[in-house]
Amino acid sequence: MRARRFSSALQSSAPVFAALGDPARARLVARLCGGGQMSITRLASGAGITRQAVTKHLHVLADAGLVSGVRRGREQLWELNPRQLREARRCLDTISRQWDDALSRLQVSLEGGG
Amino acid sequence: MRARRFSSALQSSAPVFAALGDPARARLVARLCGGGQMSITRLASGAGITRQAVTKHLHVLADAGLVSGVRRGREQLWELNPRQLREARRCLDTISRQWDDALSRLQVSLEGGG
DNA sequence: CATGAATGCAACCTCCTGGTTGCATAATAA
DNA sequence: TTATTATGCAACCAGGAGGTTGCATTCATG
Repeated sequence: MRARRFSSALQSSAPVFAALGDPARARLVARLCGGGQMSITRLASGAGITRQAVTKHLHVLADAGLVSGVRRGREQLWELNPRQLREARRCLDTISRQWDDALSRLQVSLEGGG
Repeated sequence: MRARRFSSALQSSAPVFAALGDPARARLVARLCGGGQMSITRLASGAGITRQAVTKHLHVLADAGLVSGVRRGREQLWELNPRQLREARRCLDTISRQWDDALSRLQVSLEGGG
């Protein structure tokens, strides 16, 4: 079954999607989009949730490979890691293209055989 | 703050990401990638979960705009709806490109000013 | 009409997630 | 050293997500 291929691609990117699926985490990613590094306290300011909650979200994002943190002095700076982002994008691309191909094949088969 | 723009893009695609984040739903999407329509019972066969659980997942996917179902006789056929998929892909694309732009700007600023 | 198949709906359960508070620890500043 | 800042860690809690079972309903079929 060909679906297995796409299934495995989706499965591997599932943590990334799950990570981006939470609004609070999506907001964190958006704030990190500027290209700079930000400390936890700074990320928590104006987030509407406590610093500890932000820390948890950052760990989820890190587990998905979306962000990485570096310690500098007494603060930990977090930055975006776009590799997994691109991987997920490619995954969605593959799926929608596969859908298009299947539809056009279906079209051809209808025109030719029916 | 410029991050607002990307935040809203991410927020609007968040349901799509959340929907794809669950392995069971990702598997359903993968099975629907073939371009055809499938009934609930057929989707449930070999899924490892009950038909009712599959139904719930399909509703989540439908709420995210990823699938749509049509009634035919006594069975309901579900098919993929790639529009939201493309939207989400474009969203990830925007983010990673924004990241690249920010990094290159940072590079230029470092070369020019320091 | 009687039967079986495909689905919908509701109640229920368990577990994980997102969030909090409280306290401990490491690093800068005075 | 002492005070302050930034963070880590653990316990705890409410709510929702994912799953199940049971039953009702609708459609096809004889």
